[in-house]
Amino acid sequence: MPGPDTPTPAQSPPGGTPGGPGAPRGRDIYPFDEIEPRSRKRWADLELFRQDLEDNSKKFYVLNMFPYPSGDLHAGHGRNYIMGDVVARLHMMRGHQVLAPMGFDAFGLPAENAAIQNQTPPAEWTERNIARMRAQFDDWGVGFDWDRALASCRPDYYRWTQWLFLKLYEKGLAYRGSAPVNWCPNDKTVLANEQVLDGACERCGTPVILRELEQWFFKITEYAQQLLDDLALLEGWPEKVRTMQHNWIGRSEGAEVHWQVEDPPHAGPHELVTFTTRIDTIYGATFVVLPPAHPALATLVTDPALREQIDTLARAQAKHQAEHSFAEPVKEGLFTGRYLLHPLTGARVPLWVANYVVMGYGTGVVQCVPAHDTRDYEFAVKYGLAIPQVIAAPAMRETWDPSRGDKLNDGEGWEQVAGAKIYVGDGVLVESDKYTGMPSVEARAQITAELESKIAGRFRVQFRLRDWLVSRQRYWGAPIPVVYCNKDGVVPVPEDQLPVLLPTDIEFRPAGDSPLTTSPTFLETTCPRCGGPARRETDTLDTFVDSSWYFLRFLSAHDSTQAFDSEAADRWLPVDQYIGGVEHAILHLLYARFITKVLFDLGLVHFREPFRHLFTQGMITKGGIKMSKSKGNTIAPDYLIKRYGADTCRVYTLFIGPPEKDAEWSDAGVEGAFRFLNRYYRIVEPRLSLLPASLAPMPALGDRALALHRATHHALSRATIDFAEFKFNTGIASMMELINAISLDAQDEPDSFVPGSDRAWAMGEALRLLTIMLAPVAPHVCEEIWQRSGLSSGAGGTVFRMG
RNA sequence: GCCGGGAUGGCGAAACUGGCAGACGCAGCGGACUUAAAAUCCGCUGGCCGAAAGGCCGUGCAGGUUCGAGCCCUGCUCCCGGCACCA
Repeated sequence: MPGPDTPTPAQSPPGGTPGGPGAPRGRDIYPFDEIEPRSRKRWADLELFRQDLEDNSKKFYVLNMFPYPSGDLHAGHGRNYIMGDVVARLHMMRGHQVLAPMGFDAFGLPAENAAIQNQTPPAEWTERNIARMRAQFDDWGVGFDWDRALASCRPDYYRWTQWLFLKLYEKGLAYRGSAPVNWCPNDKTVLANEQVLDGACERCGTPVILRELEQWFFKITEYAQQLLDDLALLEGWPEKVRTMQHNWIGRSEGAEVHWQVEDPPHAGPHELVTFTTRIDTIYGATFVVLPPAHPALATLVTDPALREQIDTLARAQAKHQAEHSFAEPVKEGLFTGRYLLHPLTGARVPLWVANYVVMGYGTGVVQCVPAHDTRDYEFAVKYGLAIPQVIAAPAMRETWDPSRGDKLNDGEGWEQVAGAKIYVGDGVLVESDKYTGMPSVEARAQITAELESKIAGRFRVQFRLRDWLVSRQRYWGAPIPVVYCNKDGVVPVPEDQLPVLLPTDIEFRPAGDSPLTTSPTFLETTCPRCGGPARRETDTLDTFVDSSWYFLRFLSAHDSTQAFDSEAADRWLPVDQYIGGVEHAILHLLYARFITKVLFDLGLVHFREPFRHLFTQGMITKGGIKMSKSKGNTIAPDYLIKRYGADTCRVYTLFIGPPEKDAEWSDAGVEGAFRFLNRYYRIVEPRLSLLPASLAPMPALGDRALALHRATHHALSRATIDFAEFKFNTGIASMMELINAISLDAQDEPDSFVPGSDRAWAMGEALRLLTIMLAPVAPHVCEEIWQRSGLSSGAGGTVFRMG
């Protein structure tokens, strides 16, 4: 039993300063370099993170978004994984069956670029990085069930990604279509709209150009309504992410309107269909516009000179959209020479081509009401088109409301445009035949009904969401399992012939077509249907397809007979806690939700949403910008761990600020965390025997002992609540408060801590409970204390399974 | 432009959602220990006035509600994120 309190010098380990040459100089610091390997070995021996999936009665599936194996983890990554590890360990301590797997999102461009640069096969480069990153996770003390590790680039994984493609194809959810696509001239690849940031390639920053290609799409739009509706089920998601998805899906209600073409061309369309959310303004529609690239123009416009002008406009619009410059382009248009007939008034309405209409939303044809739409107004003014008012704004509020200051609230629904003020809000209809005097809301319903009865229109729901373009003209991805046969056309590769393996006889060049087209062994094949000669699809799948289902594969990581076991999936999913960066708030999460719903409809899973709770952590910045390899502002964990130990890195990373907010890295802050752990160790280490002693029944407590007892339980309850709510920063703060209280108490004279005394009991309790609450954050040192104090005799022999 | 979030000491931030503003940490200052320094331990640390006791002011700005407002309401300013000619 250690002497109660002779001022004990901090324990310097025998044999010199820990931490090696980089360690802080001349300090008495706790021997983390001896403790940490010891604790890690213990957990490895105990297989602390192994999960055999047998008992799901108290299952807890915690998942970190799997990383791209770029080569090195840095301190910025740590936030995600350390948080996940804390959550996993917390639930273990509560007696839950924790499933904490990890994998690698291993297809993608960097491996291919590295291959071009170093002439190393992408697989080799990738596997090397995976090995290195796995070791780094270990160094952080971040535990996973590595037995279930997967990498999306391995055939035993992408075989099932290909299987997933076939399932979608069978259901008619994967289709081939021609589309103008974003083309990055640098990476020589097609980019999804989502991968274009401000007109430039997300990855390399090169301005993208448009190109027409045959592409594979997933019909996510078929699930738009479900994806929107089920956001309501996601109570465990940040409001911000739900809002972003809501806006991305972008539902609006309106009407489509059929306009007869006056004197239609023989081969051309006899009517054009517009979509509008403001059918109440239809009496003010004085022209209709088409984008210059609209296919109907081919037959509607026959004059070669005009056609040429339209094509020029189309090219300019395409260029502008591709470059996506911030300035809105000047509105430009051309009269097609044709007229449409207004479905309600029969009036002749001119048909124009305009560069402010986008293909791909609604019908691509827009009826224009210049009096009540800023864009139409601008266009009408420029080209001298009529601007009749058909909506009367509600009377301005003229009451002088003192609580609103001295301003009149007259701005609602009014917009400033081209030097004029126009009303774009709802109001009362004027100059609208029998609807005159009717409020907008009612008029919308009635006019839609009339159009429906005349078969000249109908109610329509429109989404902003577009189908998911999954083709990539790259090598390092899952080959799309399809062949093209001269006789049978598009033929899916039968399931029992999967995987379609990536060939290795590939030449990696910085430019040119998809590398797969350069491999004759790959390209030439036989048709699975007729046995005749056929050609393989050379496109590979978007890596977002790989990551749209990986959370299922962890359950069946070694199963070579199926993608995942449905029964196990139903028992262990949804993921209870998903953790990752907010940059995936839209795409990855939307795609994973979509695929889950498809699998639900296929009867392969019986839950509708894959992730019950989601936490999106802020990034760690250095010098105000995101820590990243390319910016050269990373903090290497290896260095920090060597100097301060993994526990200090963990405490600091969690204490740095509210986890959902960005935080600036500070070396001084790391020192603070280190000081805290040193303090803990310095106080607890000489008093180890007090910890088990405090398991004895509570004696009558004097004032001092009672105060410490209360402080202990105050801290425990705060830390428990805060950790459950992901408020790790304040949870750690409460532990720091407790160590301050303990420290003051511990300075008292030796007599105060005679064994069996109330002070000794309270001190033992404080140190024991602090060790428990600190354990998920600083697991190594707490495990050490737990072992050395003899508390480990319980069920699991570790602080994380206290029995 | 539309949608969402935010603004609190020298700095990162707390404030259990209407009840002592600034917990905890960093930085700084003072003291103990030391030949000295480092480390450690103790104390101080929003601003102004005051020797002190104490007083006054203070949560982006202007108002309001309330016994009481960082928190609720109205109107602004600025910052961050998402979407963006979506009809």
